[in-house]
Amino acid sequence: MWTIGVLSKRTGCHVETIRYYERIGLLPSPPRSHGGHRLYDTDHLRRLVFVRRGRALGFSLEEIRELLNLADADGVVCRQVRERTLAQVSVVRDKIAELQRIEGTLVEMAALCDDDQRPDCPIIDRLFEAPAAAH
Amino acid sequence: MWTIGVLSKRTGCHVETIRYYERIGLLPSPPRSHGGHRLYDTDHLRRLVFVRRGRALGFSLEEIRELLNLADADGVVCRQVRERTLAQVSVVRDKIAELQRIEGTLVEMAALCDDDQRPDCPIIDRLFEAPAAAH
DNA sequence: ATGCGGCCCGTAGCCGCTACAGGTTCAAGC
DNA sequence: GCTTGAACCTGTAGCGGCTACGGGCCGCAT
Repeated sequence: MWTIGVLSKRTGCHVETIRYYERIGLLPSPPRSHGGHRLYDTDHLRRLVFVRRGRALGFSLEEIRELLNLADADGVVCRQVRERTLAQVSVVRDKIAELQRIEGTLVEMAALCDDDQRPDCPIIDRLFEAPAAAH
Repeated sequence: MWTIGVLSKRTGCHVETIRYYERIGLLPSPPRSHGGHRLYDTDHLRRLVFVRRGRALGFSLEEIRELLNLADADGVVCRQVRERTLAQVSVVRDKIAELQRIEGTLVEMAALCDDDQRPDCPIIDRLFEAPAAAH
């Protein structure tokens, strides 16, 4: 059994964040020591690793909660998990495409500027004059 | 002179967001009608377009505030603007790289799952067992 | 027994909005 | 001129996902 500080070091997750996850019901409340300190075991560790891994893959805490429910459920859920994973792939791909569009615009704007000490900055002009990009 | 609703439609920026920008000092307080309604002109429009365009390019409101200061300043600032633009390019590129890493992991995980109705889901297992990805 | 680092709880703050509630103004139609 | 009702006003609270306090307790080493 480990204290929260040990769990924090083993997962790279801040102590406050672990307590936050518990508060919002994402992690179960662990047993406590005589004096009230949280004591964790390997199951808690596994679950926290799951959450952190899900976060690192761009899932929201709500999505992770659902994935954990699926993981806890009996029966066949593999197909559902796969669907969610593929849905997340498309979310991530959309974000990439959007960022690439942004990158292109920025590079293009930077190229307008010939680095001379000119009084009117074409980048600034562009920001003022271009239409507000679609959301 | 336009009301806030008209400005909202012309920029695609929600009314509440325009008021929020004013509250945090990103947009100047416009003159008011007899009854207290905000009245905007083309300068306000230009400035709001600038803010929205900056946001669409991934700048934070603080960065946009600084860009506006540069834009308002007299003298030669083109080089600084260019530097900030290029810095933003590298931020965006980093985000893209990170998302591509995530995409790869997700696709790889989805491929583990052969879509059969199997009781143990390899994706779930992977989420539990893989080390927490580095932040 | 005393120090001190780790833990406890609760609350408030961060960003960039968004969504109320409860009231006032304005312009169009009759 | 009067009545709608949409648009506006202010202020405050909420979202997600943490992070950072403040003020106090626990537990282990000396």
